[in-house]
Amino acid sequence: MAITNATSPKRVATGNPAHELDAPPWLRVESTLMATADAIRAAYDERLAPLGLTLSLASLLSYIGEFGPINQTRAAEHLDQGRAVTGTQVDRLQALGLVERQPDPDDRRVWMLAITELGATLAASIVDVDQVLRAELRAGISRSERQALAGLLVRLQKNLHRSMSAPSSSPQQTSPQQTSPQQTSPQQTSQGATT
Amino acid sequence: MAITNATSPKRVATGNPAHELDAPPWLRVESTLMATADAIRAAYDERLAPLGLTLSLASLLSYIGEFGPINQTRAAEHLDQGRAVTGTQVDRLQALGLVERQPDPDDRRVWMLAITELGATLAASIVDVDQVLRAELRAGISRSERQALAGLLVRLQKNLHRSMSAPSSSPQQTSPQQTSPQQTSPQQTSQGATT
DNA sequence: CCATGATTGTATGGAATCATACAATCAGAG
DNA sequence: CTCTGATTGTATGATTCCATACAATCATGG
Repeated sequence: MAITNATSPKRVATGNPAHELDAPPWLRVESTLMATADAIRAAYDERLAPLGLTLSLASLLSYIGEFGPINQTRAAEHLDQGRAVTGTQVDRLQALGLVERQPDPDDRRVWMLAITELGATLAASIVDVDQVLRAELRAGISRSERQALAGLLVRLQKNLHRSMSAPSSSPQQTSPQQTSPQQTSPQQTSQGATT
Repeated sequence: MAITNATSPKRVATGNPAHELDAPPWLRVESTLMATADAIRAAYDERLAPLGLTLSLASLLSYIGEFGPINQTRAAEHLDQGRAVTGTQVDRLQALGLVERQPDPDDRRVWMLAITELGATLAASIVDVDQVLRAELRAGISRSERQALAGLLVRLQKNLHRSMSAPSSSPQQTSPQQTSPQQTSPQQTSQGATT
């Protein structure tokens, strides 16, 4: 577990420095956050296993199902992954008969990804799994609390984004995000996919 | 990560829609959480790179440095990793001259891991990096907010823990805990990341 | 029409981690 | 002491992902 993170109960034991309690050598909230994220991912993977999917695959499938046929690059961007991995995942979904690769009449380089009927059925199951798990997850946590949590997370991300180095030459500097509140951000509709 | 959520950080490069930073909080908290965790890890890896370390290695090194000589199994448990991976990481730290493997006079199977002087020096740098990054991360976020965040995360983990580890046949649990529903939950998977 | 640059999907190698299997060793029961 | 069962560290294979390189293809300027 975390080095000294709060979450980990048993410290004390090996009798050691006291600055331990409030000055965990390492991360604190940050490590708890990462640990929680890992746990969530694991939980999703566990629940989705019966469907023969992992969180990644389920996410991709759901995305394809929700937003009509799209090309791999866009799907990759949306899932925040590389195109290569996405291509591999599509291979698998295709092998399972869950999605189809349709040629794009306007661009011979691209494959338009479309969900199949079987895929749609499975996607529905995914939504179920997602709702159930999310409900369990949120037990005892009010909506306002969740919103506060999300707000904090977003602020954390902004701070992070600000201190990360620019990825490449890309002219766009850390995106001056003042992005006004109302964005068009497509996706995120209701969906239920996995979180 | 999440199926349809937005929030994904590290987009940047290929200049594309900025729907990321303004991450609508009313979205899936879960995915925002996972995205944030990924971003944090990436930020640490980036800052630690100049030291020739990754967050995992830095965490292990710091742990060894803080808690006297310990064996690999205990270190692995603490970092919530497998013994195998930990062994490999120790190999690397040892190759870099940051830690030593000392034989345990009482048990010929184990190696006691101890930090070297060089390792201690580096560990100090790690602490610096950590403090700087954490400060940036927390900019604009009050202590009470962080505490609230941590509290929520812990509750999330508890909920997760409650619904995880099902009836899987293999009874092998990590250590003797008799899974009493009670709290006490020993090392719940917490942690993950490192540190 | 042709040349240069960008984009799409894929192949490849590398990194990190897990789960499993294993030899060496320890701990206890008899 | 001896046998059986744990435990430690390591080896191995499988997964998943990234980053890079590449061929095919588009887009644009002359």
